[in-house]
Order: sequence, then structure tokens, then C-alpha cells
Amino acid sequence: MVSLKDISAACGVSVATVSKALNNQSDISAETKERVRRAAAEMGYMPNAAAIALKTNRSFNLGILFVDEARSGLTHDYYAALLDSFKRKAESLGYDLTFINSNKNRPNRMSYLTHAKYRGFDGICIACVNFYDPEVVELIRSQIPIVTIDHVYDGRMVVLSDNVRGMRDLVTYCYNRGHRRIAFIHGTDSAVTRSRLSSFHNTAVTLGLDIPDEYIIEAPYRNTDKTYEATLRLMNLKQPPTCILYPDDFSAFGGIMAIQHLGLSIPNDISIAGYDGLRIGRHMDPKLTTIRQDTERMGEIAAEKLIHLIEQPKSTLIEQVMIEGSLYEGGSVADISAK
Amino acid sequence: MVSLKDISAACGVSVATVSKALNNQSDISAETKERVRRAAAEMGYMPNAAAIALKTNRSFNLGILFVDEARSGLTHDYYAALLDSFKRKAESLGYDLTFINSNKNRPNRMSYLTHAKYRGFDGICIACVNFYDPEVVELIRSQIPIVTIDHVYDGRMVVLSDNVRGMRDLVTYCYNRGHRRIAFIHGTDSAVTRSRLSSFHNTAVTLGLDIPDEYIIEAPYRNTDKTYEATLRLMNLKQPPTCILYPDDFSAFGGIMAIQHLGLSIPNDISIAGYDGLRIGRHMDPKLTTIRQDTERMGEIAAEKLIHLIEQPKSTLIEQVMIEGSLYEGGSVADISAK
DNA sequence: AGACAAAACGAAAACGTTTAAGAGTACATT
DNA sequence: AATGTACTCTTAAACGTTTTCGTTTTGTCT
Repeated sequence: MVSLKDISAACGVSVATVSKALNNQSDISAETKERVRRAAAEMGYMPNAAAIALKTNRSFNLGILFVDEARSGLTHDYYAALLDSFKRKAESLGYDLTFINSNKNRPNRMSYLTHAKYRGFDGICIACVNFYDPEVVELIRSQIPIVTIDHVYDGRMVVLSDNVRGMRDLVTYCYNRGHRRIAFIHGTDSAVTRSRLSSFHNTAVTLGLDIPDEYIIEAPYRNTDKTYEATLRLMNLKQPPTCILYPDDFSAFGGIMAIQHLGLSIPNDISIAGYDGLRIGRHMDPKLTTIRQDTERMGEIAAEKLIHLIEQPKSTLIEQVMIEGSLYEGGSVADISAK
Repeated sequence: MVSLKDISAACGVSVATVSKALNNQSDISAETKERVRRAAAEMGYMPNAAAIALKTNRSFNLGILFVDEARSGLTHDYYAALLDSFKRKAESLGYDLTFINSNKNRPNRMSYLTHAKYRGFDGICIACVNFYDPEVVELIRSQIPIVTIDHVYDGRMVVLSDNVRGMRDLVTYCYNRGHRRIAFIHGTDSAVTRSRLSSFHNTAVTLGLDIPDEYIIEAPYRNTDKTYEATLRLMNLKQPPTCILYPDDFSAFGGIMAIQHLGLSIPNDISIAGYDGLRIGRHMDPKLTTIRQDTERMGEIAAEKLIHLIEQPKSTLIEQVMIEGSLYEGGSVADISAK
């Protein structure tokens, strides 16, 4: 590995001069800079990240905490897409991404915060996590620049998907297509779930819909078994809904199966809608109507905001950035308004 | 941040002693070790990864190169699952994971190799990548310990999904269920594709099947539009197949749509099978018959092998580890053998 | 008592950078 | 001629570790 020392020897200048030349400091002459740069390029010089980090306390490395039921969030499409977008933006701004070790049952493991300090992350992105986990709380309370996704934490930068608006748009869309008996199978309790649920109710009230209690069922996210059951239960009511909203696109598949097994057809006999906007929903027939969350933009904004926070800590104001989703109009919600 | 120096001051011993005590060196007395450890714990000491890396040239950090059509492989279920498993194993063995920057159109970007050296990765896992990319070749030719996934490279450790066996099992399964006219829509050229394609042909020959040329169609992986078209083309032949194999589970959805649009039913009118074993295939009706690739085990083995290579470079023999998949018997391939 | 080995610890250099402070030169200003 | 001021470069310390080589102390053996 060629170091500054080697270049300094080759060029006949001091190590300090080489460093400054490569960092384009103002107190080095143009010729020297040029000479040093050329030598560095020829010799295949490459800075040593560890040395720089040690000296400057800047790692140009961001920690990412994506956990999903004791797994990384990688197998969760929504978060995977988010992470992908976050990664591209962060990389384009000169930062690398390292996973914060989420292996909870290792003998000598560090807490999230300890790990973050050990690695010297310049900043951290937290998503897809149990925000009440004491370790997460400890991390969030630390001094490290942080951006969270979809969970507001006081005094912290956050990027949110606009679930209130999304749910309102979705319900309104169904309403406009003539649906009055709309059921909502919602996910288990979380900030996201609460937003969607209250928005569902508010919108229903606004539209003058009377939603019976049996129309509101809880099922875990991304669990097709539970939505299968819930769907059967809904369809067996004396007064079944004409439209069912699912916790997410994936869990909608449970509903689809239930409906098929009942010998019914979507959307002729029953309408359904998902939430997320996963790719898979656009490759079925009928295409799944859903709210497409703008993971692309969310990840991008999260990276931008976090890095801004790192690089201009003073001038960055802590915000809650709300990113709107958009209705993806598939064919799974029938227009029954003519009836 | 409390450093060795602080502990040394608190304990009245030298920095060297503290270091050796914490690293459990033999030339430190038991009492001193205990005293130092206690102080370290009380003071909340934490090693500095950068300093250690600088001094020892060991980062306990692995680089991962997962690229998928100019994106990270994150949104690719198969690779995401693999990465997830790799991550868990690596973390349990004390290594962190950092993405190798794959942003190709950044002004001042480093090559993969440069980046890897810059970060001082102890080892690298390469998957889901164009293996003919000069940068990838440069990386693979380097001195860094490497494990690749699904692509054999001379002298390098590799973990492979057994596509030959998988395809043989799949074709044989279809054959045993009475299918004689089996079509294969295969992915675009790659090592994986070649394995599957040759295995398909070999198995066909062995079973005495005569596969007309029109039954073999190329379509990109995970592209439902192309498989849609291809499926229509197949079904419009004078002698259409009774069973169609798709490049992967996702692209099978294109086929499903085409079949629905033709007013046909799976598996009564036509049988289909995918490849991969994605979760989604088990949540449709009928469930998609497929070859489930053992991503869990592949990722795990890859991590183990790589780390072994790092820690015992001499004693590690370079292997090609083949991981078998398993047939997932859904309901998408009809049993027509009784006819 | 002397010699010697073993045990426990410390001093100092090193890893590859950055950076504050200083030093030397050249030139313009008075 | 003395002073000041840019400009360019160097010296040296520092970041937090690890590790080699010494040094001191203690104990054992003759």
C-alpha cells in the first residue's frame, strides 16, 4: 500500500505538503499540487480510511438499522426499496453504508449505540424497528445525527410516508366508485397503523359512511394466513362489505385466496385494495389497486437530510418531512356507482 | 470517548498494560487484568475501530457487492434473502457488513477494488453482478479474500445453487406427472442460465422427450412483460405445451396473466412452474410449484467460508460449494398421467 | 551468596493521516 | 535599508491502538 510517505519521498516534499496538496489546501502552490497529484496517481495512491477516521473523527460511513422481526429488513419489500434508494443517494454524496449489527443473541455483542460509536458512524438511519426497544431509545437519545423513517421521535429528523392522506385518498376513491360498505383489515399497532386507522375513521365520518365494528379487523402485516381468515369472516357477515382494504399488498394475497376459495371474483363480486405499491401487485390480474408509497423519494430525502445534518449541524433545522404516496389505480376496485 | 489512556491513568498502569490486559495477553497478572477490566467496564470504555484497523490491518468488516441492473441487489428477492442470511452469519462471527459502492456515475468514484482497499475490508462477498465487468474482474484478481455466489471463478471460493439438479428435478417432476410437452422460458445468458438450460436439455434427452425448438424461448429474468408475450406465443402454437417452466417465480406472474387472459385455468388447462421459491408463490392459488433455492444455507455457508478464508488462509482449501435446492410442490402442475 | 529464569510490567515506536504553528523566501512598501 | 506581507513549505504533535524489546522484581537452584 502506497502512503503519503511514499509520495513525499518520490516528490521530495514533506508528508504534510503531500496531504495538503491532495486535499487542495490553499497554501500549496499550483505546481506542487500538480506534481504531487500526478505522482499519487502514478503510484496508485489511495487514502487509508482508518487513518483518516482516526485523525478526523469522520468516517464517511453511515450506520443503518433495519430490523424486521429479528431479521434485517432486507426481505421486507417496502424497506428494501427504501434502503436501496437511501443507499444510492448516500453513495452519490460520498458516504458508505454499514449495517448496525442487529444480531441480538450473540455472546459478546454491543448495544446499537456502542456499536455505532465503535465504528464511528457519522450518522444513522433507523427504520423498520421496534421503536420502544430500549436499545433503540438509547441510540436515539445519543448525540449522533439520526434520521428515522416512519416514526416521529421528538427532536429528531424524520421522513414519513403520508399515511393519513394515503388512507383518505384510498377510501375516497372507493367511495367515489360507489362503495359504501368498506372494511379495513389493519396492521398491528404502530405509529403507521394508528395514522391509517384514524384516517380511515375520519374519512368515513366525513363521507358519511357508517362502518360497523365488525368491518374493522386487526391482522399482522404481511401475514396472508390472518388476512385469509379475516376475509372469510367478513364475507360471512349477514351484510358483507363490498370492498376490503388490506394492511399491505402482500397480505392482500391472503384475501385474494380466500375470495377465490369462496368462488367469488375480484372485482365483480368483491373489491379489494392493498397498501404499499409493491411491484408484484402490478403483475397480477386484476392489478391491485393500492397506495404506492414513494420509497424512492423517501430514501433519497432521508439520505439528503441526514448528510446535511452531519455536514451543517448548525444550519439544519430538524424537520418532519412528509412524503406523499399516490393512488395506483389497478383493477381490483370495481366501479359500482352506476348501480 | 474514553480511551486506553484514561483507563491507564485510572488504574495506575501503562497504556500497554491496559491494552494487553483487555486483550487477555499472557504476560499480565490475573489481578491486573481484573482491575483493568473492571475500570474499563465502569468507565464505559469502547475500542476505537479505526485505530485498531490502522494498527492491525484488520477491520472486521466485510465488503458486499450486490448489484442488480445498476441498482443494489436489495430489491431482488433471491439476493435479498441471501444477503440477509449472509449478514446474520457474518455478524454472529463478529464481522460487520459494508456495501461496496456501486454508484457507477459519480464524478470522483473509486473502482470496486480501490474502494475495498480504501475501507480495508477483510473479505468480500460478490453476488448478483455482471461477472464480466472489468471492475469486477479486477476485484476478483486481487489479493483480498473473496467468496462469490453462483458464479465460478478460477481459484476463488464460490457458493453455488445446484441449478443442474434443480432443473432436472423440476423437469422430472413434470414428466412424472404425465407431461411430455414441456416448454422452457429461460433467462438471458449467464452461468446460471447455462446450467439450467443444459440441464433441461439433458434431462429431456434422458427422459426421451422431444422438445421442439419453439418450446425454448429466452426472456429476461423477472420481466413479466416478456414472459407474458412468450406465453401467448407458446399457447398459440399448433401443438402448445402442457407445461411451461419460467425463468423465475416473479416472471411466472407474466405467464399467469397471459393464461388468464386466454380464459384458461391453471393447472387444469395448462401447468406452470417457476424457479427460486419466493415467498409470494406460496400465497397464491394454486400455489406455484417451483424449485426453492436454499438462500438461507447459501448465505450462511458463504459467510462461514469467507471468514474461514480470512482467519485461516493457509488451511482453507478453495472449494466450490454446491447447495441443493428442493422442489416445492404447489398446485400449479397438474397430474395428467392418468390420461 | 551468586546466578539465572520466570513473571509482570513499561517505554517507545509504529500504523497513515491531519493540522497548528513556525520558518524561510521573495517582493513590495516605506 | 528596514519593515511588512504574501506565499510556500516544513516540523512536530496528535488521533488510539498494538507490539517489540527492555527492565525490574521475584523466586529457585546450586
